[in-house]
Amino acid sequence: MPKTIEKSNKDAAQMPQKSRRYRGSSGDQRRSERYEQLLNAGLSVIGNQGYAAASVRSICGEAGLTERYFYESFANREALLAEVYKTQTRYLKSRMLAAFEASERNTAAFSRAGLQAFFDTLSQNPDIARLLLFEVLGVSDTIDELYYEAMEEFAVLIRTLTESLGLADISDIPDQGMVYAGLVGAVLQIARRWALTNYREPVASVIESSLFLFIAATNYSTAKSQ
Amino acid sequence: MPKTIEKSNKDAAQMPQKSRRYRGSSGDQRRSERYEQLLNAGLSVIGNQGYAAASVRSICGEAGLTERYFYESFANREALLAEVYKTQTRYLKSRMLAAFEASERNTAAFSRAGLQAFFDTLSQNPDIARLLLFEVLGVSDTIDELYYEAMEEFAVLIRTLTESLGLADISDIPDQGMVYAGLVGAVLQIARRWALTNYREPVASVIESSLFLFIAATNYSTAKSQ
DNA sequence: ACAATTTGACAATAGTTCATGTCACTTTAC
DNA sequence: GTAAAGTGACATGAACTATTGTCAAATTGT
Repeated sequence: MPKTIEKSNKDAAQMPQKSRRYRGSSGDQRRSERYEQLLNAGLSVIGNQGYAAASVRSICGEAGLTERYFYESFANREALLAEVYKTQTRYLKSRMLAAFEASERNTAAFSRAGLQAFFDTLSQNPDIARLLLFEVLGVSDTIDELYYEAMEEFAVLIRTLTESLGLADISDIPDQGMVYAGLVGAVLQIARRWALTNYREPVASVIESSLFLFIAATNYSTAKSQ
Repeated sequence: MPKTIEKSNKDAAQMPQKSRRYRGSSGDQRRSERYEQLLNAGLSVIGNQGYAAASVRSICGEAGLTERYFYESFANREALLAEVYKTQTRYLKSRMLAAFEASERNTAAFSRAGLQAFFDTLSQNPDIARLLLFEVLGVSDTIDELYYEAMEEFAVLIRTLTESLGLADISDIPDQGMVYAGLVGAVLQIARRWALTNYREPVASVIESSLFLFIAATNYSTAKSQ
């Protein structure tokens, strides 16, 4: 009997075929490398030409991969957008957390450090800025939900840090989550304005303007409650 | 000589052909009616299914018009979006201005009236909300610029009203336009959060949260400068 | 060396959209 | 009543896109 039939004796058709090493790396390694390449290419295309222009073909072209490999990693464009978005919000958050940890433990320095990390990340990576600030909105319900969750996470982050620093709780306001969401929105809008004017203003200026709103909101509530 | 040749004697081919009355209205009337229908249909489709789904065909279907008439009024989808956006920001602004004029002349009532008009308009017209808050971002450079200009107009509106009410100028902040842009962004973000949770929270709650940030920012600066 | 796996370039199909064109039918002017 | 203007349903063609498929070349295990 030929070998091929011996294989079929093992129900090879449905077996998870063990992958072969290729160009030095295993099948899993190669697959995850392609995944990374697609993620990077996705960020690049979306961040430079917009999500509308991010076709499967253009992304694969940017990644240097064949279109077939796209569907190995993602069900469709939207799934890629979702992953790219999650990756970049995670990255942004990690940079901000690192800045917090490296900062002096006083209120102004602390807030400033976080804002500095935020605005630095955006101005150093305009593609990330375009993705996070513009391209993600209005794509689909799924992506809207992702956006909503990310905003909430940032709002909660701000809130817990603020409160852990002994700043005021603003318990006289009916929905405190709304207020923190508003502060996040203020910073985002300042970032959008900054991006739309090609980052002309110095970073210190956008930081101070954002900081002003933060301090004003927290100080006002303490002043009132005292 | 037949009449047709007499007409060509007048260079009829390039002349602006005088339109005939049809179904009771003149050519100009009919054309501007179709323009209105397309604007309304555009808002409806974009506001209910998103700009991505707003094809020329679907808009004309919604308007009850043939696709040819689309190009009579607009060069392309994007031109329609631009006009719809301008129309709705104009409408929103007019409602807010009317609310300001009808309000009592004290600070809290004044601000509250404007915010009330803003949030009422959005919750009463979810299609407008979706257009203004989500669909307009990241479409193209032209539309981005429109968005940027609209935000600036609202920021300037807030600023002039605030200052005319004798509230603080915040001249110690390097870029005051940024701060007002941030306040607009805060309100917008609160509106987005509200829309994304299907307007569950009472309108009074979102108004109070927004108002808090306004008052905090203006009061803090006065407190500091005094 | 040789068969199986992996890869990349590209074809193929089916679907969509824009923008323009065709044509029969209605309404109007005279 | 007749010719022209206006209208609406639909056709057309070019361009794109997503997704699957083909096939030869490169690479590997044995």
